[in-house]
Amino acid sequence: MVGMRDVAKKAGVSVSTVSLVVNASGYVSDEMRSKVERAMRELDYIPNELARNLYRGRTGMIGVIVPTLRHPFFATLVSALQGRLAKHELQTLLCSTADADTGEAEYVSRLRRHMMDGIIMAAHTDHPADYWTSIGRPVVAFDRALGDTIATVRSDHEQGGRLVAEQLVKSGARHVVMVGGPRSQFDDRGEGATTFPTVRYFQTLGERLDAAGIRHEYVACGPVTDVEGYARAVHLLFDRLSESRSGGSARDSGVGDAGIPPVDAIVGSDVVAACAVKEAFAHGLNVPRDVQIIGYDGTCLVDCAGLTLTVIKQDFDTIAERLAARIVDAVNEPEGRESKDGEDSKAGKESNNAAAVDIVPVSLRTGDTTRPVA
Amino acid sequence: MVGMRDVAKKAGVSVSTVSLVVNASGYVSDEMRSKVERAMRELDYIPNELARNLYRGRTGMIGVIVPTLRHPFFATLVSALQGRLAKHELQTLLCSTADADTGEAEYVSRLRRHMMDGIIMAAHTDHPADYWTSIGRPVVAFDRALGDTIATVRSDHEQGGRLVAEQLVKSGARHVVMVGGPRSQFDDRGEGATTFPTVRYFQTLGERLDAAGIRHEYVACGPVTDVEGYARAVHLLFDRLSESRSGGSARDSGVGDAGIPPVDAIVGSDVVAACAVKEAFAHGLNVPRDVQIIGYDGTCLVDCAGLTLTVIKQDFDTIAERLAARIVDAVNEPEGRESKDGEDSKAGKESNNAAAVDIVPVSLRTGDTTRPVA
DNA sequence: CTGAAAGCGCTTACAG
DNA sequence: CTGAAAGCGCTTACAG
Repeated sequence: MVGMRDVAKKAGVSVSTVSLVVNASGYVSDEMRSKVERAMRELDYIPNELARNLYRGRTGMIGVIVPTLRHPFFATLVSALQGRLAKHELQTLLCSTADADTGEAEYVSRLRRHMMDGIIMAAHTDHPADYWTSIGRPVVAFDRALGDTIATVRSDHEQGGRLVAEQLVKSGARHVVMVGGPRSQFDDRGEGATTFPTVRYFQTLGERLDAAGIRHEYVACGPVTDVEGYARAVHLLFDRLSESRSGGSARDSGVGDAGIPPVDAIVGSDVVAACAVKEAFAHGLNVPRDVQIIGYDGTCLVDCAGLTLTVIKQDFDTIAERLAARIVDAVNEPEGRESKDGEDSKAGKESNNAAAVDIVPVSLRTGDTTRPVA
Repeated sequence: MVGMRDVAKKAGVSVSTVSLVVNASGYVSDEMRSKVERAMRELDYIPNELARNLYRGRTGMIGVIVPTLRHPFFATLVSALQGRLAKHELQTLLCSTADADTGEAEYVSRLRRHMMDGIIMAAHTDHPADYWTSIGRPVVAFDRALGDTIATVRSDHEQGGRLVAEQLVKSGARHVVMVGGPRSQFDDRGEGATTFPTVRYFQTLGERLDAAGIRHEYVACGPVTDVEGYARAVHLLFDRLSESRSGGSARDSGVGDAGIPPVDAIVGSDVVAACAVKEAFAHGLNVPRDVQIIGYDGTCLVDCAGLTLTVIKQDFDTIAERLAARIVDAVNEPEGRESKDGEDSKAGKESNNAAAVDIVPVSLRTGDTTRPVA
């Protein structure tokens, strides 16, 4: 392997000079420069980034922790992130907690060992907030609270809930089923700082529907990593629905068993919505007349489902932009206060470092799975 | 930052000894070991991987070049790859040529500068084979030929073509439309070593349909990166089809204008198939009675489309396994023959290094978009 | 079994 | 403007 030393020798200069030329830094006479450049060319010299990394204490890589790329939501997110990070000269290190059976702890360990410069955390974690805050290296959270020194970027899920509620109310929905992850997600741990993002959506939506007197219920699926599990869950749901419909005699009266109006709206992620369209067709239901369907995320499934989906779109580009900006901040920060001065730093901690929360607006994109509203 | 030196000082030993303990290599007396371990614990010592990287000349990262993660095919592929690479202690560096506007040359440059140990190339490239073979660092190709020193792993697309042809013939198809990428993909450059994988599929399928006397045509879309472009193309296709259907009087006679049987089968990627299901519904066509639809890949879209898709499944796990094995081989290879001895190495090149081509079987998964066959 | 030394390939003060 | 030196933090022969 040809190194700087070889170039220096060939050009008859010192390695320092070669370094200056390679980095276009400092002052080098034109004569020296051209001598060095020629030598580099002749030897086909390529700088070894490993050495720079060691010196600078940087790798230029950001780990992006997601459950799995198999879910279109995370694929879209990572795609946007990679583009944004690249603008900051940062590479994207894919850190999946489900695709490889590697827990986030492994990735955090790598962060500690300087195999990456920072982590963007977009997967569920069972670790408590102080695990994350005590890492002492750059971490930024997507869509979850990881402790009050760690910046968060998230979509405005409350707004999402309001937008969907508005659509459902105005279109005359009477019985809504929300399909989401395991019910345990709603568990309020300590200060209500659940790490599950979608919960805010369902909660807001539920409140609004209550206010409008619209019946609603929640159906729990498996974890987000199990895409096929969603398909199965939605399948079962429709089997149940169609039983209750046919059981109650009066389909067109709009009232099923025991005076309960039949389910006429399904909301959930894009995956849920896409599966719901399929199942509705399979059960001979007309979408949106018999049942409205509203997805959440705005992934490629919007166009690939049986009907163009009405969805809440998360603004992936803006989210990625903010996440990238935050991690760049964190990486460049002096990040002192970890070393010996543990005692006195604790004092100012609370007051000092209440990390920012960026909330990115969402939008409703109307497709063919909802009825028009006035 | 606490380094080995600090640990050594605290433990009253040399850095060499600390190193031996950290790496569990060589012989260290129990006494020394425990002294060192205690010091490490008390100082919360964490080894810095950057230094190791420099010494070893390795980063433990493999760049995976794909066009975009937004296409479910590549998301699935990368997901599988990440899992496999992790088993070899390798991290996955996401290298997208479309999501960031970074050409593959940039990633190759990074490979040269030792920012990664190897590259798995799964995106289209305009660079000729000798560009790739002259890199002199580990590269493995997915689904394309990159020159005869570079190992390739690909699905058996010819088998895919045969399986689909069989399905279509047996189910009585009469007029098949294949929807794929730009027609330029079929250009035969030099030795027929096109870098576009799907071409083999369409070609084999076309030949078989010809042999069976089944009419077929090819509709070209934009590049694979433009997922929405596929949706538009399929939309236009159906508009055209339904015109010709309604134009020709005799829909049920099965013969349209000018005695041409109406299109009764659409084949393409999963994305194409999913869109086709949607459009078929929108145009009042019954799937699979009026038109059969067959996808290719076997991504999550199989379950998310309007009907469960009949598809050719690529075996992502096996593909990932082979790719990982090949890149590990390439990274560990002595990889001599690049340096000064250019002249005499050329002699034995052809005979020596005809790199392997792993061909992974595909399978037909029958869904609800095709008619049953005997 | 342990330590002093050289070195991975580059960068940056610091003298000249 | 250029060069000799020290150093990034670790690893591995090589003497003891």
